[in-house]
This record gives sequence, C-alpha cells and structure tokens, in this order.
Amino acid sequence: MNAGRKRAFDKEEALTKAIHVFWENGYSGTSLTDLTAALGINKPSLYAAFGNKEQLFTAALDHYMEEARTKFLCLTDPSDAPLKARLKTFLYGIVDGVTDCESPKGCLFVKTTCESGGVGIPEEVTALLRDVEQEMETELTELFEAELQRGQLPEGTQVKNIALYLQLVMSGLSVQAKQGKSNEELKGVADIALQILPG
Amino acid sequence: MNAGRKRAFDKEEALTKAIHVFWENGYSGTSLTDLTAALGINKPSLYAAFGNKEQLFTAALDHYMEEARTKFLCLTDPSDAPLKARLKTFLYGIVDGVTDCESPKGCLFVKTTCESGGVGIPEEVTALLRDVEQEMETELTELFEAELQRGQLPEGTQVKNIALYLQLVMSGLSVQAKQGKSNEELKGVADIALQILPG
DNA sequence: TTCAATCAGTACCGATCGGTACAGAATTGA
DNA sequence: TCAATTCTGTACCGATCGGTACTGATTGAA
Repeated sequence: MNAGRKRAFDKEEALTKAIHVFWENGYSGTSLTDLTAALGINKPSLYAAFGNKEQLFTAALDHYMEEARTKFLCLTDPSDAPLKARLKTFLYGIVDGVTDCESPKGCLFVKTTCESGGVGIPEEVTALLRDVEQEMETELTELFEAELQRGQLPEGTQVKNIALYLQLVMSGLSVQAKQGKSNEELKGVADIALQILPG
Repeated sequence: MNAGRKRAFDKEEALTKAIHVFWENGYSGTSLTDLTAALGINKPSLYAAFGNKEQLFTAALDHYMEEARTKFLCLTDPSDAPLKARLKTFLYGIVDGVTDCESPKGCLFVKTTCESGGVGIPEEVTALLRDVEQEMETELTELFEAELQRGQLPEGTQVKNIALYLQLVMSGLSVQAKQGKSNEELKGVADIALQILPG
C-alpha cells in the first residue's frame, strides 16, 4: 500500500453512477456538475480519478459494454439447444435489459451511436463505438457461419446479412424501449423478428 | 404587404439548414453559435424569426417529419401490388434516406428519440416525439389491419406486433446507417427483415 | 514524531452557453 | 418627406461550461 490519504469513495461504484448519468443524458447533455452531484464527489477528485470528461465517458462506455458482453453468452451456452431457441433467450434478455426499471431505458451503446458524429463528440469515442460494433459483427458472423455448417440455418443463408439483421433488431428494441414500449410488447416484437428463422 | 424592413434571408431555407445542424449534432450538442454560423444570420434575427432554441428545434423536427411522411405513401399507392412488394419499396426508400450523402446519416427522429429523457431536453420535444410515434403506430396498424382483411397477411396475424416490428426495422436501419453501413448492405438487411412475410 | 505523498474541498480561471438591449438601416403607408 | 415599423449587427448580460491552483486534512513509511 502506498503512502498518502485514502480515496473516500469507491472508484468502481463511482464509475457505475457515471454510467447511469451518461446513459440518461448522453455525452453532450451531461455536465460535470451533473456528474459530481450524482457521484457525490468534487471536481478535483473526479479529475484525479478519471482524467477528464472524455476519458470518464470512454471508461464508462467500456465498462458498460463489458457487462453487456455477458448477455451474448446464451447465444452459445446450451449448445445443444436449437439456434432459434437460443436467439429467443438472447433477445428476451436484451428486452429485459432495455426495459429495466433500475436503469435508463434503452441501450447506452445505441444512444451514443446515434449521438456520434456531432461536433462535440470526441474522436476517441467514435473509435470505441466502431471497434465495439466491429467486434459484435464478426462474433455474430462467426456464430452464424458455424450454425450454418451445423445445419441450424437453411443452406445458402447469407450469414453476414443475418448477423447485421440481429444487430438491427437489438438496436430497434433499444429505440422502442426509449419510446416507452413495455417489456411484453417488445418480447412480442422479438417473436416476430425471429420468424425469419425456420422452426 | 406590411411596413418595415424586409427579412434578408429565406425563412424556409434557414429552417432547412437548421434541420441539418440539429441532425448532425443533436439538440444538446448544437449551440446557437453553430446555428447562426450555418444559417448565416445573427442571433437577434434567429430569435425574431423562430423564437428560441427549443422552438426552433421543434419547428425543425416538425418540418423534418412532414417531409418524412411522404415516404409512407408507397405503402398504399399501387394498391394492387402485393403487400410485400410495397413494403420492400418502402424500406428501400428508408434505406436511401438514412444513407443519403447530402444529409447526415440516420434519421433525425430516431436520433432525437435516443437523446430524449435527459435533463436538457425540453418536455415539448418529448411530447412531439410521442405524438409522432403514436401517429405512425396507428397508421401502420390500420394499414396492416386492412391488409389482413384483404388476405395479404396470414390469418391470425397480430397486426399491432407487425406494425411495431416495421417501426423496429426502420429504427434499426437508422442506427446501422450511423454505424457506417452502406446502402447496399442495408438493403440486404431489409430483405432479410421482410422474410417474416410470405411470398 | 516527522515527512513525503495523496486525497478532499473551496474558490477560481477563461471560454462559451442561451438570450437580449440598443442603435442604425431599410421599407411601407400617409 | 416623414413617421411608424421591422429588420440587421454590435455589444453585452448573467449563468454555466470544462478544467485547475491551492490550502488543509489524512495517510503510510521512516
């Protein structure tokens, strides 16, 4: 343990609170006053712990995506289950996430994607979004490629389009959650979306 | 013609430019300096013509949706065409819109929906978003209800879920356009999305 | 017990925010 | 020609923006 006064707040806990603030207000819509008020700390403490607003945001988005990645596990976990059943479990999990009452509606990644491109959005944020999306796309493409060879998809299926389609459904669910759609409504929509698959 | 000095700029043209600024940067991310720079006018002129930032934004979003409404015409226009063909034309039009090189990527309505809820977003904006979404939903539901009775949809189809699904696809296309997906990629995804319909 | 290190909190920085007062230029009707 | 009216442009308002200098409190090591 190094010398010096100990930090009076839990850094991980503060990051979680920061995630919620950005999730609610977006990057441009969040001020340092919003953050320090929610985290219960002063600005110098925030800067010492996280750098600046941009670095705090990228750390928050990174941490958020780290947790979001766990939702993808059910795509492969009961590997003997039919693909359609696994996708249903996955999409229902997404619905539960974007309609969770403990968090802002929708998905921080989708929200930030829509906010990106503007003058006030740092390039580092845009790069992080691109990397995350690329990672999701390749992961899903590889999954569907494997499923195609296992006979879980019709022959001749264009796996890349299916992967993009699944991402589209996820994004769409997030937007509709922001529009106030209920958990049950969105699960009904997810059922429709899965009709593209046989079974 | 009333007395007084004439306005040195075209109000409609200025509103179009304002739409593009908000479309690029969002509501919170757009400053009055951004607006006056893009419109080529001074702040007092902007305030005299449009009220304030909030009123200018609602006017911009309203005008944007007015134009967007024309895209819905092809859903009913060649009423003898199969529903699936009309939906394909419609979705391809959406793809062309969200990937248009002359405009920011994506859809202003989806972007604003994702931005809504934060502290800096006026209640009037949220209300406008809600009204627009509600109008789209009822319009689509009525369309699919009619198509169901005309035999263009399988018996027992839950038309409300289909309407929500179509909105989901539209939103998803917008998000993916922001992610840099090309016109051709998105049309491929739209084709997949239409596979839920027979034919 | 002393010292260097690290934190918290106040108070402040220049820049920018949304919005406006005011003076001068242009236009119309009388 | 002249007054009433409506615009443009400058210059400014208080508030807030992201970010920091500085003082004092707290800690571990010597």
